[in-house]
Amino acid sequence: MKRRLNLEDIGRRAGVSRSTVSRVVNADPHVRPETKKRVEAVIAETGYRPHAAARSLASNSTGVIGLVISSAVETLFDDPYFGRLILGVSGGTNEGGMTLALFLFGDQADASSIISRVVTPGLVDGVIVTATTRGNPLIDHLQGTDMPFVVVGRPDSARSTFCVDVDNRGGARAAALHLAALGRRRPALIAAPSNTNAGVDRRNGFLEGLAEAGLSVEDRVGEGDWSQGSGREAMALLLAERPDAVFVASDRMAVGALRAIREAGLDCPRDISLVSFDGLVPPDLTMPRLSSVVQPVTEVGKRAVRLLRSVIDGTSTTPEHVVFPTELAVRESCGSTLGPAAT
Amino acid sequence: MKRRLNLEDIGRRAGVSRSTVSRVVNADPHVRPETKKRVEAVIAETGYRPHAAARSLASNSTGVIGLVISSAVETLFDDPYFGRLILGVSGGTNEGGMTLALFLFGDQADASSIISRVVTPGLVDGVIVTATTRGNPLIDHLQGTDMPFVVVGRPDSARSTFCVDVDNRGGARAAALHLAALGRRRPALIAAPSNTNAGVDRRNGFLEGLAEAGLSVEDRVGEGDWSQGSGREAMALLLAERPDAVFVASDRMAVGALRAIREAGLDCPRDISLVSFDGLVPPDLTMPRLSSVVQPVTEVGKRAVRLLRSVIDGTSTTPEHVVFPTELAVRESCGSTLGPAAT
DNA sequence: CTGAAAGCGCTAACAT
DNA sequence: ATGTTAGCGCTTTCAG
Repeated sequence: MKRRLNLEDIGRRAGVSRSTVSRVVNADPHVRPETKKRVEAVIAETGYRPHAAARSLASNSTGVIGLVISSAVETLFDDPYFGRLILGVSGGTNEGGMTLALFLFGDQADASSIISRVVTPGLVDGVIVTATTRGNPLIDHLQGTDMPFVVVGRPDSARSTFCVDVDNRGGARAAALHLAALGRRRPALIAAPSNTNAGVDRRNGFLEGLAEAGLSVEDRVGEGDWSQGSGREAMALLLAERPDAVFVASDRMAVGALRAIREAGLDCPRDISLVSFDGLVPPDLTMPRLSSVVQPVTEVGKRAVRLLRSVIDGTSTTPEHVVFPTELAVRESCGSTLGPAAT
Repeated sequence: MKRRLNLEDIGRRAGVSRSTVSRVVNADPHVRPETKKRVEAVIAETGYRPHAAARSLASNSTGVIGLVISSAVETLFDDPYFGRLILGVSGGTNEGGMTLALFLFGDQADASSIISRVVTPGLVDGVIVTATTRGNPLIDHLQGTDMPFVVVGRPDSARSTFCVDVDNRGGARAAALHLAALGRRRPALIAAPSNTNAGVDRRNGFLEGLAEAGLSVEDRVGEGDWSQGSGREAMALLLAERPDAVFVASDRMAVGALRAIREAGLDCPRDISLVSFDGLVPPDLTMPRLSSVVQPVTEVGKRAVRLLRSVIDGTSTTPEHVVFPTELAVRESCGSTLGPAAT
């Protein structure tokens, strides 16, 4: 087992000191071009790569950022949201030459071990945490440490956190206005869990939009748990109220709602106009294609990485909230090919 | 900015040396119980956590394993496969108290930078590589290094690699036999890309099963690229051959095929009996529910981690191939509620 | 059972 | 522009 090459070895072979090699490795400009050439040649021919842990220890920076997702893990990827978020974050870390550590946890056993792992010094430079359900213990915990973090989604209390979110409220409001503009008069709502901020924001936004249009949901309100099955059940129940339109707070639940509508022998969009939220399922997945409020999840992920980096390097110091706009994509399920209602 | 606590500090407060603290942190049995108590108390009250990088450097082991997925990244999560794999691997690392580094790359720019990042010493203890397309350059590269790795899927040449795969061939064969047993006589095939080993294995298995049943696909063969759209197009084309059954090499493509069948005014399963491969989409996603050959992706991921750990610690030394069985789940799309045909 | 001491490979002052 | 030196915080012989 031959020993791994280190800076000293490279230096010896190139006839320079360890520091000089370090400088060329780190692209320090204070190296004479020819020296640099020589060192680079040795590095190339030996296939030398600096040792990440040693570097982290000495520089106090690991170049890895953590992404923490707490959710019912088994069903995590049934919803396209998290995959997209991971994609965005991965894109963000790649473009910064950083590496991504993914922490997924569901059950409590995982939770406590991951929480402590996440704050281990010398492991990650900072973390991105998803604010799925309200009262996320990890966020509280993080506030007490000096680990830089940004939250994706709206944290419970806006104070003292960096976060990037989408305009859930505005998007849901636009959905309401669109449905109203279509002439629907008995709108229903299948909300997302009210223990999530995205859930309450979307609900409030929808009700707000309805009110502006002089409409109301009355008893036509259901709530799902993000799953397709829950959307189906909620819709099946709602059918008794004979709604002529429904806003479903996620694509995934909307797929279930669509199924319930068809199983009841009704037609979407003719009998019920449907608008969902997310814009993440491929349109061709469903018949009819879903009209939905699309949120730029991948951008959110990328942006979260940038924000986190600025927090880490001290560029950003005062809590900053970035909010991405959402946009209604009108397809088939709402029964209109018109653009969204003017706001 | 107060300095971070280290072993020395804890030792001082507990009246022992740095080494002793290290021993209790690492659960070394050679510590007198009361000493241990005392040290643990100090650790608890100070909230001390060992520095990961320092530990990695000294012990030459990072406790992180890498998962490398090369694929058209944008569409990565459209297929449920990768999400499930990540879930499995994450479960595996969690249960070992390790952390997961995720390397996703699509374009070439990412590729070369990630390839070199992956083999950086002191970053990960080993990596799991997905063998998506044949001739994966990363695998070749890894062979030349001393970085432990295991591949998920069947590598091009079985020689000298550890891998975990599923019985693609056997599963596809079972699908063929089932379709034949149902009395279908004009089977068609929508294959997965022939530049992937899973693709060729499934194709061969299906043809093999057909042959055993005295059937053949003749010209009824299409090939998709794993995407739903490609499944739809392939099916649309195949319809001209009037097949009465079709085996689609992935769930995702099957959803597209279903759409094409419906758009042609035909009924599945009445006119065309369909069996797909994967078993990953929630049954209720489609109407009819997909009958498909299910592969235990999550288990595969978990197992890959265990296998990798054993190669890292030297327990496994001779190339080992673990193959998980696949199983036909009969639902609605094949038009039968019978069990799979006897083999 | 515990302590002392020697690194692990690198970065970052500081000198020259 | 380059070399010297002192750590970063931990593990790990080796003594005792």
